[in-house]
Amino acid sequence: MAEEIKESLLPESKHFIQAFIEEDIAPGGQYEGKTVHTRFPPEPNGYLHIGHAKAICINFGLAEQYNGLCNLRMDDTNPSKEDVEYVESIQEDIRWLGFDWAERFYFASDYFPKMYELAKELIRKGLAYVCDLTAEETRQMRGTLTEPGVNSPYRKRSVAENLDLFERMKAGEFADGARTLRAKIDMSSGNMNMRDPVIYRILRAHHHRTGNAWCIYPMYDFAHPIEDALECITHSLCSIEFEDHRPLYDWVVDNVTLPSRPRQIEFARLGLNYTVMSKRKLRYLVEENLVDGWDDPRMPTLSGLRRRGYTPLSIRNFISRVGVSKVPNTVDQAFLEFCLREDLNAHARRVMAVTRPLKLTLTNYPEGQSETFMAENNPENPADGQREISFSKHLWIEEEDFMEEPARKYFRLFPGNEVRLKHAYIIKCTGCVKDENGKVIEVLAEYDPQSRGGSAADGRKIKSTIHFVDSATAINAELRLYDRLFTVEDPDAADVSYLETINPHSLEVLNNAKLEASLASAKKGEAFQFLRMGYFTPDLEHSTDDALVFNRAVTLKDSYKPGK
RNA sequence: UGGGAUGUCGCCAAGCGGUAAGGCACGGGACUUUGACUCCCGCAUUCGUAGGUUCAAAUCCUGCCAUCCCAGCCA
Repeated sequence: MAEEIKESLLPESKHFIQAFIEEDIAPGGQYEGKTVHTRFPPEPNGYLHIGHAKAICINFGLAEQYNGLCNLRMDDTNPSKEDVEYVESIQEDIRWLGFDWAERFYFASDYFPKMYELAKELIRKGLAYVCDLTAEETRQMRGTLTEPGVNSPYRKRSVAENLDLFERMKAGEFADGARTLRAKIDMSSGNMNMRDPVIYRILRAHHHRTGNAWCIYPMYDFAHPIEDALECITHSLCSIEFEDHRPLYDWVVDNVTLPSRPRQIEFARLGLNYTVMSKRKLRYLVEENLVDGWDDPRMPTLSGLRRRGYTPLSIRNFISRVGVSKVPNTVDQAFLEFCLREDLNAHARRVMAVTRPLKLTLTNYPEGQSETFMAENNPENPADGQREISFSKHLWIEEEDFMEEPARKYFRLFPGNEVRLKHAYIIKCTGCVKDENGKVIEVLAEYDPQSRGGSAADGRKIKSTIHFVDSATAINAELRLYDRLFTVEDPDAADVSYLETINPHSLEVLNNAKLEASLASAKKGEAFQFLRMGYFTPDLEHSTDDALVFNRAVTLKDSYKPGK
């Protein structure tokens, strides 16, 4: 994958995972002479979000960096929460981000038969037993954080009985929840995960791949190390909350016959301020129809970010720059936005647009006349060529580009002031027309015929340049302006119920009337520049023909601050 | 005296015994046919804290403090 953007700015020092990997593949290391093999193992129970991008970039990125491989694996061991819709969206989003798992696409469910056999191996070794305790009893006997647990009365069952019972669990002889298979470890361990964890439960639910073939399903702690080992994963990279599962991970790997011995390494999850990353809460928004869907532009999902105009490169760069550590972190939205602007600035083709149109009439420009100008598509890259812009007496400009009574340090249009229409002419404002309510509905100006192209014949400096669109050729489009969806200080501190109380304006389209917005030379896939302040990037592919979606907060960087 | 982890600028983050990189944000200036971009300049005498070892510590040792994770038949 080519890193188009300033590679030199990317972190040059190695993070701790890289150090571990290099140690492992170095002479004398655990994986000396082996290929680094990682995996990204999402559970298909929701859409991927920006937080997953970190895990994706780390796993695929590290494999790539060390000439290794990275598998994509659906960790589908809990049929009650999973669905094919999610396995498809996950693949789409990872591809969009720019990563390729080639043919290495796996499902944990493919290993169910093998896992079942390995569970029996554990039983035969006297390391697992069938427990008849109810969920409630199990919890009570597990003890607390400060008190040890109590051994299950079923802990001493014979191997033969355990084998028989486990086989009958699989055969469907018992009701859901009636029995579990537990690993026999240590009920007094300080690590709760080691207090005879349940490794198989009885659960009658339709599995999106295996259908009703199974009524017992392995638990994460048992399944995951096996999945990794069967795929010969060398480095199982996961987030920090699994740190105290590592002893159990190792226990499984050590006590069951497996082809390899993966090493689990944990890193801190990505936190973004003002952003809800909890899958449960995102699902709530979708299910309660508070958003259009998982790909609503206000969602922090990859598909939402995509619709909002985020580019894969910007997200990859963001993840790369944020770094990898074990420190709990909350990264500024502004940093993500910066990464987008950086990419857009370098690669986006510019197009002019106005979102709140105000009529501009050039009183000294002949009625019926028109002309065209050539404009560079991207000042950062001449190779992007030029486009033609049309021009006539009647134009649209942005409402905020005119002030009858200019604020201090306002350089744009006001009576008596000169401004440049980008790529076209210098104009001088001569007045405005108001409606019966006193609202400005039209701005009047005279153009300087000597300034074709935008430069004054006498070389005088023009303080400001504004965008415009020719009303004769403008394309009308509905613009949907979204604000950020989550703007509470600490969204995760609040319960999901707070979502109903947030400002309705941030949930609704800010400008719900059909804006008479105009776009010139709009083409699919192009990024748009918005006024002079930044860019907006409607993702036409993902919107209806007449709807352009963008996020003002993300794509605009205000530089004119009234009163400043 | 449960177990595990983490504490370096507002936010990320280098640093691994030799005297605090970088990015974002922010402030100031230059430039500019996007008040964008770009470019300069500024922005931690200090590394949670208290001691100790050392010629020398953010880096080693000890104690303390703070925060996070773990008591799903979720992942």
